[in-house]
Amino acid sequence: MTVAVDDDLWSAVGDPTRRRMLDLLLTEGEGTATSLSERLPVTRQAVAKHLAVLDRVGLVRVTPVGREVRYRVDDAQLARAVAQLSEVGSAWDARLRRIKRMAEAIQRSQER
Amino acid sequence: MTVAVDDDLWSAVGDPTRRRMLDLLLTEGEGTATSLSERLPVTRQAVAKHLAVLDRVGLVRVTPVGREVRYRVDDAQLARAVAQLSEVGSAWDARLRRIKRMAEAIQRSQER
DNA sequence: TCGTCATGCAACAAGTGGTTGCACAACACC
DNA sequence: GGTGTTGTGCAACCACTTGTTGCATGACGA
Repeated sequence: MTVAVDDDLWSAVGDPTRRRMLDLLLTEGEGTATSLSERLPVTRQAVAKHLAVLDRVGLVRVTPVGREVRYRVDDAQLARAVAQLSEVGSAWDARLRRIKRMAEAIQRSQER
Repeated sequence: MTVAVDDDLWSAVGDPTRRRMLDLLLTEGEGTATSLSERLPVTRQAVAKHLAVLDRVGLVRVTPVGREVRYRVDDAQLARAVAQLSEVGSAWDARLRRIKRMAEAIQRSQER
């Protein structure tokens, strides 16, 4: 009954800095390590390492253009990640609901 | 437009071992570091550290009973975590949809 | 050609997730 | 009550991740 989750994909979006990077890439279309680091509180090198992680799990795609290296979000892979988030979320949600129903049933049976 | 997320809460459920621990605690009602470690591929001490993390962010509640220390999931806090997952998920989902719509619009305008 | 700018690589510090070993407190049983 | 067993807690240690700084290199523009 445990949800099957791709741990690499999940932990890739688990890092707050990487989530903000994905947000930036989504809203601006594309970006480089340098351009992203300008609007994040970390250095270009840290951003570059995060981009390598995102690249490894396929969440971004790389395009070298002259001397810069541009990154774009891979829609399909991010959609997979979103699907996993909602899968785990709804699994927990279902269990919480069941627990709540049981608690209410117990309460009702005690009220009589 | 960026989703406000409690990074501590998110990173607490970001760890695969902690997610499995939450699953176990939800299905079995409660557990101790020892009982959880028996059905996980890590040592009791590792489980104890994870329980400390979950306790710090309020995802579990602690009850000392004799010489053992029992943990239960805090429903309200897990519900908050679930809400955050679905919030981020749907924010990304919305952006992906908008990008898809724009791409389709461009395609249509080029077809004419 | 020469300066500038984006990237890549290496070394380092701090935090996290894991281990083992040991000490200690509580329970069970004689 | 004493003794063995069992659950926790603490400390040291290792590997990996996330961040830093410093430097080398390669491409672009004047």
